[in-house]
Amino acid sequence: MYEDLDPLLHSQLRLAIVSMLVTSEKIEFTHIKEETKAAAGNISIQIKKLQEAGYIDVEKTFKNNYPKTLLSITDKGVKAFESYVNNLKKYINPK
Amino acid sequence: MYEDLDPLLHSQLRLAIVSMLVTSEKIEFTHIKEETKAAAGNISIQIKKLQEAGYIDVEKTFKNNYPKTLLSITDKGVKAFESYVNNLKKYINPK
DNA sequence: TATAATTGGTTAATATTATTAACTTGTTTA
DNA sequence: TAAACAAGTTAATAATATTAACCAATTATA
Repeated sequence: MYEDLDPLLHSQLRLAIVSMLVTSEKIEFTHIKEETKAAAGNISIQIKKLQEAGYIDVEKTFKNNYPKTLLSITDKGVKAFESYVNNLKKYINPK
Repeated sequence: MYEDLDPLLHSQLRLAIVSMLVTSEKIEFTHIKEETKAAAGNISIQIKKLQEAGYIDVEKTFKNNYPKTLLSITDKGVKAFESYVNNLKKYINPK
């Protein structure tokens, strides 16, 4: 009944990051910072975890001479997100 | 946009406990143990946290000479759950 | 009728996670 | 050229969750 919730996604900040990524091609690190209000260090670490899990791809480039980190979600990430949402629904639509 | 998720509810086990409670009058400790497969100690601690937050009431009685712990959700707990679910939806129905 | 096993938990210790604070590398501004 | 800023990273710390050991009482068992 209460399936386990993927701990990689059951984290407010990582869930927000993945949530943003599932509906857009690529997102910049700085954009995530603005949307989530989280500290850069925290974001950096959560991105690394998502990357290590193969849920997202990280691409480093430059924009106006400044480093720029672009994120995109992988197929594996999309599937993990969908599965997480399905499991979660049993918790939040109880009975 | 991405509202903070009440950390008291954003925990798999506590969420399962509250999820069970929102649809029933009272639930036994042992029932929660069976449904969630969690260890008794873990449940005990999470119950205490929910109780300290005023989200649930805990009633200790006896059944067949054995101790029995009955849980029920408070108004505050119901409201917290509803608010949590509303906030969470923005994460899991992205765009 | 001791004693071993079970019920129904609690608490202290530990492991895991998340968050922050300090640092780095390079860039622009004064 | 020194100070401030951009865009991060990493090491240290704080917060959480989980387990392992314990306790008190009850029931089964040899």
